[in-house]
Amino acid sequence: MKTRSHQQDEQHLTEQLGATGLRLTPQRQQVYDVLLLRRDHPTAEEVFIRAKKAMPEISHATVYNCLDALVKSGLARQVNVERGATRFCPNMTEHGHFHCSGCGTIYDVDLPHALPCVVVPRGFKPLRHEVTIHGFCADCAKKK
Amino acid sequence: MKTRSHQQDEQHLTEQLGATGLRLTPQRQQVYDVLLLRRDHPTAEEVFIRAKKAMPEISHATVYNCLDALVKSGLARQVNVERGATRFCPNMTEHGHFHCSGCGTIYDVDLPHALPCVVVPRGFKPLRHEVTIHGFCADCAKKK
DNA sequence: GTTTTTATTTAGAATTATTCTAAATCTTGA
DNA sequence: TCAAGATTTAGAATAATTCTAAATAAAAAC
Repeated sequence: MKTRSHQQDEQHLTEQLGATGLRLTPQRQQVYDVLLLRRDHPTAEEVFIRAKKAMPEISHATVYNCLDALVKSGLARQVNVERGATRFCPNMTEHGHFHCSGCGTIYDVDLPHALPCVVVPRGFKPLRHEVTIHGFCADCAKKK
Repeated sequence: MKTRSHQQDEQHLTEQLGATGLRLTPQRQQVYDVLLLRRDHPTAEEVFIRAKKAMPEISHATVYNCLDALVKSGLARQVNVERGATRFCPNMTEHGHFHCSGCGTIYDVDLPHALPCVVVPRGFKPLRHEVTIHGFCADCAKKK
């Protein structure tokens, strides 16, 4: 495991955010620290509560903004496909979903021989899986 | 594409629900019909609106209940990992998530050589992907 | 075939999650 | 220093989901 000095860390953050046209701010730093400190996939609300301890004036909206910024610049992942309402699909055959970051549409896609060998920890009982590709659909890719 | 007669359809529904200890009701039938009719990954709210046209007295809570029933019995998939709050993860290395249906915890899991060849439609631009395995963690598997 | 039990549905309230708004603050660069 | 733009804040607004208690329907037991 490669570790980074605090300074390298900060530079990494600045670069990644910068590449997306965003700034490194104390709040974004703080939210990122929260994610790194306990890697337990917290919700935005949990992040808010933890960040508040070190930075009591931080607001709800800022945490959402910071999480967005981190996700957009590739510093964190959103475990759900998208925020907001959950979507449903009656197609139970082996297939994945393509989520267009432009228009939000979800398309079914083929998964020829995916997931041949996922290793789950001892004693875990996997039942089913879900694969989502994020990117841009043809229309949205053209528009950019 | 295999098609089913209405009767076969109903029997299939009854069986799948029954195996999970649930009944086939007109509302569940209706919600399932909505999902089959337009396979556009609707939200629960959209399902509610569409179901209401054929069954005006159907309620919000029932649609959620029906969707849960369909998902639990393997007749539909929930495109998001879970309902409710979105979760975040700072681990940007290639890995997947294991979501325990018992306790709700999300674990990082290895993905040795997953997704070798996902075919996306012409013109689509894939950027990243997300793999989630659903099942029971060791603790929850033991308890059952 | 009633009665009892259990599951399901309903309307609407309550809660939770997310987004929006307008004002204040901070940064950057002319 | 000043102007422009980005970011943060508190709190309101909206959206998504869950809960509650009463009513209904179905299945099981008598």
